[in-house]
Amino acid sequence: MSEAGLDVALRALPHFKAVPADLVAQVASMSRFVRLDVGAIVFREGDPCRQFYAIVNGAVKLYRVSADGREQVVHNFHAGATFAEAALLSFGRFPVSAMVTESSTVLLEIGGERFVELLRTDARLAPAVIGSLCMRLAQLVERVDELSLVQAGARLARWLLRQPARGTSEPAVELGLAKKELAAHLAMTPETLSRLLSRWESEGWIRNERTRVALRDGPALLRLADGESGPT
Amino acid sequence: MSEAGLDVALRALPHFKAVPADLVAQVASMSRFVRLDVGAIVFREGDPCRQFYAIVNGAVKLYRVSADGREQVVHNFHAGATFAEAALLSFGRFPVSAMVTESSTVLLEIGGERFVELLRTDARLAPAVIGSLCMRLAQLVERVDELSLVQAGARLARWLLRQPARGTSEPAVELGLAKKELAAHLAMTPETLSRLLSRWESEGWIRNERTRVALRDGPALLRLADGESGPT
DNA sequence: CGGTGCGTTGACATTTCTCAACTGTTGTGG
DNA sequence: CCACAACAGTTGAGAAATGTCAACGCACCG
Repeated sequence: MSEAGLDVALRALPHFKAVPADLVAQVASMSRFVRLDVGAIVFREGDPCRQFYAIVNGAVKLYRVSADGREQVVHNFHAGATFAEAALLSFGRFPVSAMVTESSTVLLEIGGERFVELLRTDARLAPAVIGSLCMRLAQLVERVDELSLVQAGARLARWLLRQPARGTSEPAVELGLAKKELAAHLAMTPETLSRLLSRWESEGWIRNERTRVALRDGPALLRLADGESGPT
Repeated sequence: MSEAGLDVALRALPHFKAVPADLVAQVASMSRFVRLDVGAIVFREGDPCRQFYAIVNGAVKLYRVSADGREQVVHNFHAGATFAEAALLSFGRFPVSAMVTESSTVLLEIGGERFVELLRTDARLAPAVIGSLCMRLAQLVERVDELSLVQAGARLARWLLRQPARGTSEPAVELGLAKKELAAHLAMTPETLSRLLSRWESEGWIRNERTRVALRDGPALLRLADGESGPT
């Protein structure tokens, strides 16, 4: 029963869709479910890494804590994503910490040594791993590109435009994280984020709600996003 | 003769060190040398991707051009690095443009379709690809972490401390790129970079030369990197 | 030897941060 | 169900950092 569940969970991951059934079964045999609540630490920066993870349900953030105690979020992951493969496959230690950010989050913990062994012997597993790494790479390139914009407004506009938006007449972006965290993600203070949203709302570009932002004037946001880009 | 040269060049790449000789030979048979000068475009954002590259000698920058024509450098690569694997393996198009930044740069162009085919059939090739992707991932995480620092001085100090430094009594960092480009890399203007270096030099933290920066007071730089407020 | 562009410096404008007070929401325990 | 604590979010005022514009010196390259 548990085995079957693992199988199903693995198949639900985008990068395991194309992996043959017998391989999925083998990976399932080296995996187990982990249920965690908000605030639970999955692993800490510097810990030795003997497994990697997939998110069945919920969300996890990867972050670092600097010398003076402030926390910088490197990445937010949601259902379907895998993480810490790179730590397992190349570094042996986690380069960041991971914390659960949604209640009743369910992870899939995939055993390391046997997975590495399987990867070394069966070429059919590599595409799944490579695909997931490439996806992560692309996201990080976007992030770098975004953070390189000097003006805070440009970073915010660009982030908003990149999010999946619901509704055609007035597309709205579900923030999915606290504004405080969004501010950190965009390398600005909560105050400036709040002020930007207020100003844009009074200009009629957006509508600012608690957990979502309605985009009322796409062209205006586009202008903000690249009208004021970085140097060189 | 050309074949032998390709073999040697491939072996010189960090991630191909552990690949068996017969595999290297196969990869060599689908590769060719390309010599380019400063300013040459290797490929453009959006172009279809049918090969990836390794740098035998020289340097290449990956960059994007925003709507208003300004250019943002995403990554700088030097000898030994490979790039565009992700574009080849997962996306089919280049997500960024690439330009040569050193004279008489020599690239290795590795044919795409046959390489993908080889990757699919021979499990011994995957570690080289995965290793290189993981390395890139780690670099980008560092970059995100760095760019997330709000203060320009903190970004600079952190970058300096992360560079390989020569000399024990007075470690010195070879910049390896124009200060203008470094400023862009750190998401600040050339003027602020210049002012920061001048101020730190007058404080005695560093010595500022044309192409290198000597680190005279590591602890002070560490304090700056952790977000302490600037001097005086 | 003159041009071209990088690097520096100065004066000034602007953005953004900091600090502080206040509001609203959420969740908890009585 | 209400009071209250805790915390996210907002707003204001002032300070600091950083960008902009402009001028100049200096190196490198033809």
